[in-house]
Amino acid sequence: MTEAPDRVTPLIVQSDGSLLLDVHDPGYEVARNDISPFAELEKSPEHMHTYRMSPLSLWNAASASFSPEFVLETLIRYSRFPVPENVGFSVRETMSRFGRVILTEADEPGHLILQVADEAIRAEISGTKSVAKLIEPYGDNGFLVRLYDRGTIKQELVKIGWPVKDEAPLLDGDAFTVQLRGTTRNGGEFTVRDYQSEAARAFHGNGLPGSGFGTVVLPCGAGKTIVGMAVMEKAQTNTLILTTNVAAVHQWMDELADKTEIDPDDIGEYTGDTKNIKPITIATYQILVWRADRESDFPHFSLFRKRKWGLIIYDEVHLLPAPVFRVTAEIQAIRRLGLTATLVREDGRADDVFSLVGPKRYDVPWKELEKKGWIAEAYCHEIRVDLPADKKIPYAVADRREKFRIASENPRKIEITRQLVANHPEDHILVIGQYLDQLAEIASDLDVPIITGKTPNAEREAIYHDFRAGKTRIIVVSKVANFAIDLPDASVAIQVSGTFGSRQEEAQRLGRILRPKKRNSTFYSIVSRYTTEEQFAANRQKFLTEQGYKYHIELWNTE
DNA sequence: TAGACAGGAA
DNA sequence: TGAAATCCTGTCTA
Repeated sequence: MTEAPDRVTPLIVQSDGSLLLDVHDPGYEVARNDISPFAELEKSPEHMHTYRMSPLSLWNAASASFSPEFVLETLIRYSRFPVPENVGFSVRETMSRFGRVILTEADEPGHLILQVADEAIRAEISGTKSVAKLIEPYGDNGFLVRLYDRGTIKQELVKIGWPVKDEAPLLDGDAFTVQLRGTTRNGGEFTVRDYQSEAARAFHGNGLPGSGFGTVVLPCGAGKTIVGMAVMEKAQTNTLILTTNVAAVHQWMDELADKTEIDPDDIGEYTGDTKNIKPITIATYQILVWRADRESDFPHFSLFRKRKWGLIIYDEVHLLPAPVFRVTAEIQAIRRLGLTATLVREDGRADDVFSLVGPKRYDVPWKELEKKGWIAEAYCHEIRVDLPADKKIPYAVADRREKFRIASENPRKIEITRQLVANHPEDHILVIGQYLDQLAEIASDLDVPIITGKTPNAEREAIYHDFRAGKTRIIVVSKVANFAIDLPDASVAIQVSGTFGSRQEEAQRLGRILRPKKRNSTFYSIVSRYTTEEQFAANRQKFLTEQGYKYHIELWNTE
């Protein structure tokens, strides 16, 4: 068999639907970009990454109008070996399931029609208890569904492998004028980038049935807020924006005041501090899910009905709390936009995001963002270091949680931090860690300021100010780094201890630090060799790869 | 009436 | 698997 000499074959397609991608192959990056619309990353150790084509990832692709032929051609193009026959079959079979069950408008008031042309599928649906109780036979090829059950039926049907294409009409909220400015309020330049307006267009889909709800996936630092504003400009309606914390609420408010013509008086904050409901209202998830005790209901859910919202924006939709899904199921007639850097949820409720917020409408290949300089190019190094001799016995006899702590607080990490800092004499550096004792020790070793959750705001501000002004070049920060939106830019981050925690946590942390900027960023993570700490390193590697970062593992000897 | 602080939640 | 952070409400103080 002869092949064109420039053909790259970084991919191995296996019959179980997993895809192995060879990181060292010259075709790695293009292949990664091309498979990402329909496959999600599962594991990313140093040489060979595993992606998986799941039903959900294929349905997301199908709903974004990718055909099974496109998927298979992409696999064949990069595949080192012939693509197993059954993979072709199952990709076609899975993707063809999307669009076989359609929700449309009904003449009956208060109802919708579930159209199912295929008799076998109809039988399967009416034979499933959880679904059957929500529907009544209607006409020759459909069922009647109560408007109220619009969300629930979609959730239940996706569980049995029939993702619903929702073409029922959406309600218009009360009109409200939203207009983007060409400049920022203080005269700076501001334009919506190509991919941001494309994302907004993909979301609205020219107003055709089946559009006007869904999720936009963009990497950290790519300007998701602007996408939200571009969507608002097209929707021209009362908008409710939900975010993860108060700082994000304020950031949205500032951005809206800065980059749109909206009167700041029409922008309301709905948090523990302030409860204003305005045409544009921004709230936290936490206030929504607050309740006096486990038995009572959620008093702030009424926010959803306080106005005739025409658009709801779910910021960081991968963190949307479970109870909010419940309300979202009840308000399926409202336009809604999910914004996120990753659709993967640690609690496995990704299918609820698909059913209730909507499928993925848009994502951008990192390569393009990187090429155009919209996101920083970052180099990640994982440094593995042995435990010192006197810690090896205590480590061996410790129980699991003590083991993790001993590994995390490996004193050799201090020496390494000192060396890394010395290697970057020009950079602004953040040292990030998990344990306050360890951080305090490092801060005093380097003789630099430290910020923890207990640091009062005024003091934080002062430290930030010195850092921005260049008076301080290094700051040690605790987990506040995950939440502090106002954390200044740095070009080097050194992580001395991490959590068992989720990729999302990592996302917050890294995303805040590796913001787009002129020079490249470097991220170091120091891990104790041969310890349980290496396990969480695997999780982080997956995240880094998901975010399009390259990383490199090295062993350091400090003796 | 604003703030500081304690306590529960997830 | 655990530690540390946030957010929200309610209460107390000046």
